[in-house]
Amino acid sequence: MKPQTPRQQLIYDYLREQKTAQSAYDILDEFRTHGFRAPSQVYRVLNKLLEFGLIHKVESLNAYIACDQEHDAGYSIIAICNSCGIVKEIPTANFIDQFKNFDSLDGFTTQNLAVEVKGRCSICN
Amino acid sequence: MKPQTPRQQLIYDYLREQKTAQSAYDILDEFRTHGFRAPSQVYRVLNKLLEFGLIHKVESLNAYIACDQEHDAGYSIIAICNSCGIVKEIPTANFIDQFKNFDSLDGFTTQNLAVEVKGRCSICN
DNA sequence: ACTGCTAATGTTATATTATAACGAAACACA
DNA sequence: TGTGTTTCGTTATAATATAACATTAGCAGT
Repeated sequence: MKPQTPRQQLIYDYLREQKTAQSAYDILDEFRTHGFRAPSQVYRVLNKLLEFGLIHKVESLNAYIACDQEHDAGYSIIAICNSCGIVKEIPTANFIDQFKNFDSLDGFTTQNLAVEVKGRCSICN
Repeated sequence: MKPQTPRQQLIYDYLREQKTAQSAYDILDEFRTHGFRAPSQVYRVLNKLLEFGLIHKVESLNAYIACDQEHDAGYSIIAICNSCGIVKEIPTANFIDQFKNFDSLDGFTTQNLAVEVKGRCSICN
């Protein structure tokens, strides 16, 4: 699914350019000059993009990044550098499949998986 | 590390009894009768318990659970039932080791790992 | 016991993130 | 054109979290 409106395109393109995750209010400030005046306008767009699987929410940062990888909406593995803040999505289609069959889940049916790794990126190391 | 003060003990014991994750404000309401009057009092205790590795923050719920398992602070794999809200920690010491050596991490040094799985638990299934 | 230090606690205020509610505008189409 | 539906703008407010600073408690050294 692609962005469906100019505003979705605008925010999606913006997130794709960023190296770090952006909060809804960061985005609001960035686009005040483009007719965004209230948080709900931003959240509406973000929620659509999340639904389409075009972006991810980084839960531990309350911030958003563009999705890098091909996979189902709602599945993500994200590495966050504690030093420079860079956020990178990790390509792991097979990891997810593996996880779904994980023994210890013990009858639990996975609908959604978020893995957030924090540490130091290869540059900051 | 064990709880170090009566209040840490109080909140830790409380979280251990719960089947679902509790927000800081849930805890505040629960313990208003025990001298907790402001959010910062709760957050101070929660942050200590997090530091000790006695509890986890469920990032996708902004809520907290007692830690079930033996492992380093800051590592958790948590399954959340979308239907009944039950939260369960999954025992996976070896999973974490495995993850640290994960190829695709590509030079990234893991300091902290949070896996949050959502779906349906074995009872709700 | 008194002094001075440190750590823990209380309190107020405020920052940050997110949603509710509702009317107006835009659009789809019979 | 009239009618229903969805989107959008706007205001208000809820929910989560931290800052800042005063106060108190505990304790080491004298």
